[in-house]
Amino acid sequence: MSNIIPTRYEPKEIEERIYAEWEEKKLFRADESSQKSAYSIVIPPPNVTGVLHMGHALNNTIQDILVRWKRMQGYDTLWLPGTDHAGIATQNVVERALAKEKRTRADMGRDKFLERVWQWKEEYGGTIIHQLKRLGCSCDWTRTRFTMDKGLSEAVMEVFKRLFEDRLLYKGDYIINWCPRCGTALSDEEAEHRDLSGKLYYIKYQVEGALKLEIENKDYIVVATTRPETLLGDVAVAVNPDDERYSWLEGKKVILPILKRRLDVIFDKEVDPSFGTGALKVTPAHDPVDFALAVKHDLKPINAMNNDGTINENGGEYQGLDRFEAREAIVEELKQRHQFVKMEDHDHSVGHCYRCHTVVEPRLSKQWFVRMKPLAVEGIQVVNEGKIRFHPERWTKVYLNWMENIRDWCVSRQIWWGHRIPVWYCVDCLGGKSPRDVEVDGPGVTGVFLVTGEEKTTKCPFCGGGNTAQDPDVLDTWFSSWLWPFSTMGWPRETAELTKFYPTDALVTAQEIIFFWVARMIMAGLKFREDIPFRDVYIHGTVRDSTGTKMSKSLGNVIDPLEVIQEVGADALRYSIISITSQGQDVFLSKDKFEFGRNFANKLWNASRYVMMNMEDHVPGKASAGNDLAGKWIMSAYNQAVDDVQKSLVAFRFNDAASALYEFVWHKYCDWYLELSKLSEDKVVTREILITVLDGILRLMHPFMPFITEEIWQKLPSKNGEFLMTSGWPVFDETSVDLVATNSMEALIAMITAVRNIRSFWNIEPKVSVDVVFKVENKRDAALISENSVYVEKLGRCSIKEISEKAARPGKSVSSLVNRIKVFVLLGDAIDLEKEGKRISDRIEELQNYLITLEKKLDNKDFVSRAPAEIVEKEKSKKEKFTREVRTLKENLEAIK
RNA sequence: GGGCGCGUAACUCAGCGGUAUAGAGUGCUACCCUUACAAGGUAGAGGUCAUAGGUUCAAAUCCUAUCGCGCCCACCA
Repeated sequence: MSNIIPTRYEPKEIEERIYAEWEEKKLFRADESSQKSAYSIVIPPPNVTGVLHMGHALNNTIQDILVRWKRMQGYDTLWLPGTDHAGIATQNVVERALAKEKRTRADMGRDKFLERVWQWKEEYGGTIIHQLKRLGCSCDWTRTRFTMDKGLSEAVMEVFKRLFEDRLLYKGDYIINWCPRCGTALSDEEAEHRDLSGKLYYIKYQVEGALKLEIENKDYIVVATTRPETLLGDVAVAVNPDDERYSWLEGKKVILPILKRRLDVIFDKEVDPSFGTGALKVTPAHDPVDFALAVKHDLKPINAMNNDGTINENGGEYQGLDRFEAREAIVEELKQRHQFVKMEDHDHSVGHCYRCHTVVEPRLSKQWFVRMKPLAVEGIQVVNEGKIRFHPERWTKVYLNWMENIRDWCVSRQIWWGHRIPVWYCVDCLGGKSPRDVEVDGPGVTGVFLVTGEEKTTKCPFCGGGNTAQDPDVLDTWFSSWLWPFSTMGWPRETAELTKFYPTDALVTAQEIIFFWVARMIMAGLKFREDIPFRDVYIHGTVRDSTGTKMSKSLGNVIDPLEVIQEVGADALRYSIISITSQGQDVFLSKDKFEFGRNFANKLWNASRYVMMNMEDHVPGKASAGNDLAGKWIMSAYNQAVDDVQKSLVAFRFNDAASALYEFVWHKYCDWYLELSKLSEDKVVTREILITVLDGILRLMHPFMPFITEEIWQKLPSKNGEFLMTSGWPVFDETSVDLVATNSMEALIAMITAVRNIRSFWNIEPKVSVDVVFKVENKRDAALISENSVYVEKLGRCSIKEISEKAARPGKSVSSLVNRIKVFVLLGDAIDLEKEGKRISDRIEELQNYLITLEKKLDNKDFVSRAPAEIVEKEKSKKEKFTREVRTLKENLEAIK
């Protein structure tokens, strides 16, 4: 008993209902104890504060396609979902909420504040999960993870401990990127460099004791800087030793303007004589190059800034001013002192906080770092050996380049929301030194110890005292994300999940995240689990708006996927976005693009409706086309589609798979087979084929459009409570590929098209039937036409008057050549001889021009001897074909004269 | 300063392991509410594949250069 499919396709109702059914039947659940082969993917955990944007929609559609495809193939699939705690972003969100209540985290205290963040997480942190469900994602929600979960936190602690013990983790003074607004250090990756048009300021520094006449009548040196306010932290002036302009400064001191500090002049090859004046002010606490110089020349850095970007006590009267206000004020004072030379336009790239977009300040600070070079070695190796593959391949180079030049990773953050660094300090052992200032490199530093895992004692292991305090900082969010592929499966315990599902199979992500996440996961997997975390990395493009700008909420150019789903359905959204995304190319989106998927879903819906209407009380059996030409043809084409889709998916060519399906379903199955089926005489065979192919189409399309296919499939005859989602994936059946049937059917289609074409050209009204005559060259062609005359007559709206090898051209007719078959269409008085003459001569000219190039090609000895035989054959048969057509056209031209 | 990607029909894009008179969707034109579908059907118009060289029997496809556009990385103060 088949169910009736409603006339109208209502995606919203269907999608919500179907998803609930899947959930209820627990179809997403992966079974770690089953014997089936595993296929697993971990979700790139979205930020808990996030809402679903188009980038997520694309990313998760791709993953869902992979997972559904593999699940249908019989794999035990695990798609593990979750979110990350997004330390800075989440803290910012909650702080903003507090600000509305006129409160700050400082006056709440750490514990209360964290309580509040957890509260926020419970309330709003699930948004994106719900949205992913609405998209149709078949994740195993019972395994949803969060980077601050107990299990994952234990993994973080374990990793911290191992790195610490292996001396891959240290605390030291280095220049880091500091966000004055968030009040924390950032990693290099978290500082987004943007080109700004800034200024280059030229400033005079007096040379101590220099006589004016010494050289060029000068007693000063001019330095150039983009950040004049940093002069408050200057400790030297550096010039290149080979720069003769400055050799007179040997042994001299210069006087820092405003503060009047005495500065050394140092000579170092690092200084580029061609930049600015060739003299560099050295500010080790605020610039990485200067810091390196200071280390080399044994200079003590002077920090001139507070955490919030204001000038500190080292800045004299500028103390308390914001860095940019200080810049203005200092320039003003320099002008008054006649120490300001000039200001030039200067474009340079400036780091911005990736969370709040404030200009970051390079700043000397004591932070925790991970030594990356030792970890990168193996990460490079596995990619070079092809154990991990990037798709498209070009990203391999990007990855390797970053890995080969990797720098230490600053992992401490001066915020509260995150995994607190499990390092404790014994105030007594440190003898009054502030824990903040302690340098640590591995175990053994008196007064510094780790508290991880179960042991809860915070007594100092060195002196046994209890006057201890924990490091106030938390770890970078990525310090938990980089463990995601195994921490989510229970590591460090050897769980059944890990055994079965690790390494995972594919990682699907965006290019922006290669350094942040992909590379680090590879290193973490190899270091802690001693195995790669995944085998294939598929990098998809960035979703941009129609002007090519990256979609972002602050720009207001977002297309909200939920809105699109509301309007056209998740299936349509999925199909559209997959179709327009080719192999990692950026996607330029506009709303009208989604009509594509919507129309296709609608087409599928209606085609299915037609098929079901014809099933009546049909009991499905085994489809066999027997001698039915159309049946053999569509079965052959269907199997071709199975093959195409499979091959495309294997190659991560999702858009190719989508367009192969589109072409087959719409232009073969719907446009032709359904029309042919209406005329079929053997209803039993036809029904069988209709339903069999529809069943296959639904299976092939399920990963792309899960909802509509599931809905229709369940209404197919004999699907008693089964789910398409967990049924089988079509297998390419080579024996169904029938070239003879394909050629014959294509010839018939061409004949019908030819008749339609002529009708249209001569403005024959659709209602009027025309008479046609076929002149064939052999009995097989004659049989093909006569056996399928219904198709030709009905679809071409014509009546066949004659099929013969000797048919003569009827009077007042026009003709067309299809393969070797000549089709005459009798037009009677509709024909305009002059118009027809012109039509024919135009065509003759066109063909003759082409024939000339063809002949040239075939006359070319090199071509004939060097090109593959089949190509030459192809060209020859083309020549024959067109020569024949020209001959026919010429006869026609004669005939109408 | 390096690295990468893109310039194909009016628009948005496929095609780029060399061998179609270069494809799709949208838009456009004409006709059609033909009992699955007007979110549709039939037929059609529309392209010197950015430019210039080169390799080849053969180039949108490979190489080189140029011009546009976009992205990523980098300590030019």
